[in-house]
Amino acid sequence: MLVREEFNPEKTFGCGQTYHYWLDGDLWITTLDGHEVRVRETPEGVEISTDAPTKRVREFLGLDDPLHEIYREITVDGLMERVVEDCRGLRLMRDDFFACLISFVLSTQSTVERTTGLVRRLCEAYGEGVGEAYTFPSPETLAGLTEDDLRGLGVGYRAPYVLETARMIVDGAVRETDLRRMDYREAHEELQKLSGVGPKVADCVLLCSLGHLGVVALDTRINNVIDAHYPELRGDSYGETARNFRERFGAYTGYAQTYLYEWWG
DNA sequence: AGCCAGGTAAGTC
DNA sequence: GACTTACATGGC
Repeated sequence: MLVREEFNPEKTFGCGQTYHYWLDGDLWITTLDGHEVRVRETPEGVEISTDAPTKRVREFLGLDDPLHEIYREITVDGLMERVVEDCRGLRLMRDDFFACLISFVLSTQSTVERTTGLVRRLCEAYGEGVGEAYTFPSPETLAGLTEDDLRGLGVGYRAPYVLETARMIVDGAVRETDLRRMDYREAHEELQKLSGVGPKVADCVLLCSLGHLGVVALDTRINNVIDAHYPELRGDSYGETARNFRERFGAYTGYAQTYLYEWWG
């Protein structure tokens, strides 16, 4: 049993880092390696029930991240004090690589709410039922679909990107195992070989699945935060602004970014 | 009706 | 490289 200040499931699942979950009142349900994972918040605290190995679950939910040290590092000013207070207990997950990758390809020019619904329909249509949840469809399954299958779910113009990226993963054109041993710069480039993956989506995958906690993903909302509160960090390009942002917030820039994103919304 | 939403790809200079 | 435009869909 965890207290909310140590692990806040509403913020952790709802902040736009994962799209693969079902919410039923105070119960969040997802899957991990084919096991159902149930997270319930009660007045006494947060309960996690699953058959998945404890170690994997802790990694998945970011429960071993040193939250107090992270708060010391990212609280660089008065604004961040308020932001941390607002989001206390939000942890960065290590989401499934393929689920994370496809989810963020689907998230472009959309909203967190719409993307969550889209991923949910995708899982219910092409994943496997596990308890009350569904697994994210496998690369092989997605690669075997047609554009019309995907457009029928509301994927829109991203349909060919999803198919092409799924096929590249099946073919091994880009491999998760390779990405995991690359440094940030190399992995960021490698990910952009995939269809529908530019600098922002690549950063989201590095941050939300591959455990690069020092990364910032510059989307419209973070750019709004920068313009409103950190204009001195604005550079001439995506890469330059991201570097400035990382220099300001340090090794746990990803936490600062996610907290600012959640706070601003 | 028009604009915006966790951007990217393809075309142009 | 920097700049422009098209791209589905849904909510406001």
